[in-house]
Amino acid sequence: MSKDLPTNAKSRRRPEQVTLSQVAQAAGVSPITASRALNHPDKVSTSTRQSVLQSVERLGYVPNLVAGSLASSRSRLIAIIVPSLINSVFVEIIKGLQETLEAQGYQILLGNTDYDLDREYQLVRTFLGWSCSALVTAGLRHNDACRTLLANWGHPIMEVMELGKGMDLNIGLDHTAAGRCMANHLIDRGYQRIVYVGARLSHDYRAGMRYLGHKKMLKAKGLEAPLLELNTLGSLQAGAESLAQVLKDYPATQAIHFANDDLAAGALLAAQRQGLSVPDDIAIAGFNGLPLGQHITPKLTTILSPREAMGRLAAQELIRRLSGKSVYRRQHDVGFTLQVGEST
Amino acid sequence: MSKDLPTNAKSRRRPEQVTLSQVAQAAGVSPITASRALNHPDKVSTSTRQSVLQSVERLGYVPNLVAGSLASSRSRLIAIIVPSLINSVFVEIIKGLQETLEAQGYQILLGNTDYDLDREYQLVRTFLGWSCSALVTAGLRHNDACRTLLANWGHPIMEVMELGKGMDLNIGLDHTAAGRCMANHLIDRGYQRIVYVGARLSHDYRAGMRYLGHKKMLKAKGLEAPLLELNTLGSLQAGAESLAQVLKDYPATQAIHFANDDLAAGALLAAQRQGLSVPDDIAIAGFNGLPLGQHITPKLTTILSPREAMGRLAAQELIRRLSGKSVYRRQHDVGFTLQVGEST
DNA sequence: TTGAAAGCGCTAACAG
DNA sequence: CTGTTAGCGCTTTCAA
Repeated sequence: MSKDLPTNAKSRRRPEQVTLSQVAQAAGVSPITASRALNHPDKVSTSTRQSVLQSVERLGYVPNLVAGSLASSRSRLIAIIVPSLINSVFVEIIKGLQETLEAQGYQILLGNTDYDLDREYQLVRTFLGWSCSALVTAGLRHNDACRTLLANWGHPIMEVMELGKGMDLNIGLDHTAAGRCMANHLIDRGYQRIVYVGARLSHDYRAGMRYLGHKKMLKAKGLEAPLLELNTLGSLQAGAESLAQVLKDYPATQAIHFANDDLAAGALLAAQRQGLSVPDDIAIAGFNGLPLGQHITPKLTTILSPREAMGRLAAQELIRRLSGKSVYRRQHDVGFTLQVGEST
Repeated sequence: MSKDLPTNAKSRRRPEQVTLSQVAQAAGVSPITASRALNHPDKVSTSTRQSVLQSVERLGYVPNLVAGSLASSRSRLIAIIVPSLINSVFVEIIKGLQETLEAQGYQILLGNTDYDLDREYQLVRTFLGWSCSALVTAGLRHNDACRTLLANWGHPIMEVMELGKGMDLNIGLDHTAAGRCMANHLIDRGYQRIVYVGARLSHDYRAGMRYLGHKKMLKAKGLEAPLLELNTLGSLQAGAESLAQVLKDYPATQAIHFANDDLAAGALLAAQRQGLSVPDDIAIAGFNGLPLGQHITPKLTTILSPREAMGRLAAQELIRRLSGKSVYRRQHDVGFTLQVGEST
């Protein structure tokens, strides 16, 4: 009886699972050689490699990545933590990441915090337990426990979405500047009574930062900067409802600066249904640059953010870091573009 | 020197990593008792449990899930494989799954096949290597290698989206019936010259199944069932462009049955821009029941599918199975609802 | 309720 | 280029 195929009573082996040792035995080599043939093909002779691969095929061997990760303390797992999957913005970032990472043989562990920093901490703990190769998280805000945990982690951490003092790598855009930019555009267009509408700004604090920029710009011009904060999540429906609210609370409003395109498009379509002319009766602006905004009439004025590109770039930087290259930038400003439509 | 803290030269331990043994030692118990205190709290005395938890806290212990999974061959990892992340339909299913699974302490390994069955096979192989507790995959089509691999896997497999002869568990709806239903509605409305427009039906074969139902219904009424297949993915833009194409290829068309709401909404908005009246000049119908359809004017006639609910139900059935309950149904028909708008 | 011993399947380290 | 040895950190099995 071979030592590779224990039969003693205490064995806990899954009976059906084909192991690397079996493959090695079938190929007439040692387990470590079989391991090399699969993971470092160049460190093994061609003939050895081929006979190992043949045995793999014949036996239907599926590598046990759990065992491999434990032994090597590397996992090719990348944790991605987002605050929401409803918001298409995060999905697009995931898409950009996923596309690039999967092509390089990394797998994605996905977590959703629902905008809860304690939940984020729990997810981070779990993901560290999986020996992830890197962690991607949306935003720069974390609780203390989370920061402590990550402080000495030793693997790349990528914080995406907004720009600032990150823990490690950081890719995003300046939301305050974006808010300022749109406010400036509205003022330029001649609007003076401008309301900002956002949804749950304590959660979606990046929308809050845009409001801050907006407010600063308006104050600088001697204008008031009223804010309507909705208690629901951003959606077409919420946008439609907010329009009525704004017109009730601030009847003289000339323009509404929405925190995102969903809200803005919802309001725009609602305005149309009510026979209001956009932008003559009310001007509407959004943020994100969703395709929808360019298909409705009038076209939505918005700020385009390169979300998928942000995900791709984040993935590229991570891969560069993970492959030991030291030539990388700690921070990337992906910028934004004011897209002037016909709604302002 | 304790045997739990080896100092010999061959040790491969990560110096900083706190292990369960260290926690156990600090708490004055054996490693296995510490393990039980964390994973089976009821199998340990209250005082032991508390002192272990205290040591965990004090030392900042983070369980190594890789080691735990190897030892127990259980991982609390659920693999989700979808063909696309652009299509919001899959994202909503992921959301439903994620919400339910994460609440039960499962983590999600996400894979994207890009509608490629060979890629799916690779992903499945990788995920099996992670000792996933279960696998969720979109659709019933897989290649032979994939089927072989999964045939004796021994863990729950959930195939979502369409209904049919699944490998294990199956949740979805009857797409052929949905296509028939919408065709029937259009005929009822008095339309006779109806074009079906889909995007890449060999990839999005569920849209192809809906076309089949559509065609059958039309043929049964003695009507032709012309098909326009687009080479791009479904999007507002593609929908807008397809409208012109249909009007060119089939000038007498009275109604267009689109494979999904993105295409339909794109066409509807394009029609408006061109001054075409919907449904008088051209009727438009979609599939999915996206919110957008209910916010444009005229409201889009569509078929509502319960996508998030499908994800949630799938997760619930999986959890039921994983917790050893035998009371579960192999197949769930989540149905669909014809939502008659003003666009037909 | 607790512990001792023995692995889970793989790879790092070192030697040849 | 290949093999030997010894773990990775945890949980199973069995015994007390």
